[in-house]
Amino acid sequence: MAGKPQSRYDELIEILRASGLKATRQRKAVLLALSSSDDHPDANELHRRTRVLDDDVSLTTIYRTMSELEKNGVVHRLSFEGEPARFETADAPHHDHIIDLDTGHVIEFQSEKIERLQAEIARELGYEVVHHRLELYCRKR
Amino acid sequence: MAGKPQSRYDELIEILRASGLKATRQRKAVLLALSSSDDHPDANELHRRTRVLDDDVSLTTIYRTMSELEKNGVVHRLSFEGEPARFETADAPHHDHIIDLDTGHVIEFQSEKIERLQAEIARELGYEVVHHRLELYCRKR
DNA sequence: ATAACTGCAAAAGTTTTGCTACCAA
DNA sequence: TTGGTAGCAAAACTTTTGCAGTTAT
Repeated sequence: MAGKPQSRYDELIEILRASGLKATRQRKAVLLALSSSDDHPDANELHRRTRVLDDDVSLTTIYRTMSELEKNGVVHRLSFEGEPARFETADAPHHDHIIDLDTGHVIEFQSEKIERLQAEIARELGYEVVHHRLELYCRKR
Repeated sequence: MAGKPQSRYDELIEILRASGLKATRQRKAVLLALSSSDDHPDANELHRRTRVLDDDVSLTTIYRTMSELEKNGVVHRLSFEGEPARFETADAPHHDHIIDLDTGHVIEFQSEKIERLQAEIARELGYEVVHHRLELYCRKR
């Protein structure tokens, strides 16, 4: 019987297993690299970071792992304007993004009020919101 | 002296001139095709529609024309999740989008309340909103 | 006349896929 | 043992670019 995960590493293995995936060396590395990131790397950047941990992981595996984990709700795929897709782990509570137009930095924020308004608007049009994207492209004041 | 535009066609020519672009046969066709669309075609679809009006317009010209007109605020480039970019004329008042997950249809809506909340949130974080994207991925209730 | 423009072909960039070998369970 | 998985190379797809010839003004 599997007890509580003993370490970060065991945790990753559990996440993979729970998603119905084999806990391969490569996937553990990718997932560790992503979950250690506090920003939103694209596939290439994630590949670079993963290689620091394990230098034998291909870009293909990055894409395939992200797709699998996205299917299982473990990661989110973000797609900002004109950029390649970026990824984040889904463990953080839901939030939206402010993109600083001058620096490219991404800031997370959360607004219960906006969420409620969105649901309300959708409902009026006969819809229910499955998920949403809100991005504010901003400049410092 | 150029008077008021006499027709839809003259209008298009004026728009192009006002953007500092030559009113070529191809651009007139692209712009006519786009402004006749009440949905949001991607480059390929716009190419198809343009060819109905003038069969000698290349995809390259579609892209180049969209980029030029976007620069001049005449068209907006929309980028939904995992799709190629779509385009719309900028003449309609600002609105956001509901994407029907089952049909792929895009519905436009507008909410002054949400706009205000966005500005407020950005301001609290020291930013001002230059533009934003709000997309609700929905299902019929 | 001439600077802007077009189409073509090729390139660039991201993401996916077919295949053979390999490995976790 | 064996079905899932990895890497590679190639393909698919969207978008951009260099270039040589054409056109709007």
